[in-house]
Amino acid sequence: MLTNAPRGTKDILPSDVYKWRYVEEKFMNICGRYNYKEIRTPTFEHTELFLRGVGETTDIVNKEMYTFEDKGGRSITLKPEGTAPVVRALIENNIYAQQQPSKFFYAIPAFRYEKPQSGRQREFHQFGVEAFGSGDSAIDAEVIALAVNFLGGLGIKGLKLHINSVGCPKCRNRYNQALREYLKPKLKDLCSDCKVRFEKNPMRVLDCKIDGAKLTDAPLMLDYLCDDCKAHFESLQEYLKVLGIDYVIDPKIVRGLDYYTKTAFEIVSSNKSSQGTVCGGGRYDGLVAECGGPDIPGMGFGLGIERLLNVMEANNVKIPAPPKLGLYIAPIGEKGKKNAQKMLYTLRNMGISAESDYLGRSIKAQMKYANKLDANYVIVIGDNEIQNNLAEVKRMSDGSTVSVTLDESGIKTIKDMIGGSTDDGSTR
RNA sequence: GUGGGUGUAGUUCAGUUGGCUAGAGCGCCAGGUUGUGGCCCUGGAGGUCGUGGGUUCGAGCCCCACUACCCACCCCA
Repeated sequence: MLTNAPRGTKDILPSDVYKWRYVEEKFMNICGRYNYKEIRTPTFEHTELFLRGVGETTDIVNKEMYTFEDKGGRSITLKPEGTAPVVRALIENNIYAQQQPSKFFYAIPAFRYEKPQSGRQREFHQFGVEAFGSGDSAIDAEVIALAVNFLGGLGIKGLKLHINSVGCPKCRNRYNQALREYLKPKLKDLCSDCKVRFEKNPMRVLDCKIDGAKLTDAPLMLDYLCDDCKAHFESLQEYLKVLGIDYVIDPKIVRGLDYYTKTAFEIVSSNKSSQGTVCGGGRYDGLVAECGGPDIPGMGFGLGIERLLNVMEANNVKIPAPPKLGLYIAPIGEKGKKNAQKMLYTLRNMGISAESDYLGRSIKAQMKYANKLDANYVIVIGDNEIQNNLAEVKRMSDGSTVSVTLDESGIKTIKDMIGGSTDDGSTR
């Protein structure tokens, strides 16, 4: 226990962190281009926000929330998704009173008490985007385009965009009624899961792996859309066509959160059998009002970062390696060490990434070490060098060396040689 | 919540029908000329064989329980 991370959580080690940084940066860049602004919300919220915002009939609320009572007796929940907190922030800070639309993006950890498996953890991470204040289907297309664009820009192939419309409360009720009537006589032959689905969310019955196949003549939501929803769905498709974004209509997309209206979409990976959904989202026109705000519409998505990284791995997408170490300073003896420490400090201040010995290794061991560290250059500083005020800087790639003095001008030479310092102080 | 699989050095794995000090590759450390890496060679450290019971003269190998991880279902990112 002591030495195990809690079930369903994972350390992200230095050997992987650069991949996270890479996709985070890409995501932030593209959000900037689409004029979405970053928002950061708390890691935990009042439980009632999710009860209301996610929906009391959902699996998330019913069995997956990390809920606890804090010392003040408040019921607190680690956020299981990103939309409800943003909606809360929108309302609390009166952002809806400013010019619209309000467009946000975020990168968050999310928590769901589930049994972990491939592509599913208890703490996972997602990118998200939310656009409030416009019911225009062009915003739906923009949000979808952002996701498609982002994933495409990473060089991932084999992703498919699935879209659907789940209607509005009016037409969905009409549809659910029709569907229940259709299912009712068949109910006794359906699996036990479907009997539950019949009550909770009959649309899911159509997607059942056991029963779905024998229900081919079931009524479809798309045939029950009201005029408004129908027009919205059609114009969304027109926009997608204008943008040249391929899609398939998938009437089975239901989405697990109660708040979705009209547009629902998923981006799924074809090379992954389960947990292939990398990104899922849709429109939620009733949510802000449901949470106690004004009646304004919204549209957004969540994109699983772990799943994204998995898909990238499967696609052999190459991620630029982190910068190499600029210089390794190998001291010999006590005087050498003092000199080395001083040089380290100076060069680091000049923006060079540098490392030295702290284990008293032999010179040979230090060279091996420098090689392991993948250092671009090595300089040895011992009694000889100090006495002569002259040292060799060795380029590890080809073994060539350059003599430098150990004074200020020598340091300057080293700096210029290694050059190319970046903001984080390392070199490429 | 349901079902399946796995658990041997840091790591990837071997360990024959249960039988003598539990092995290998990689990694790590140290040597192979006195102060210079990558290749090669040599040596070394490192394992309560997931945990606890049981069967047996004897268990890493068999049985039970627990636990952890992996995978699938449900559902979702």
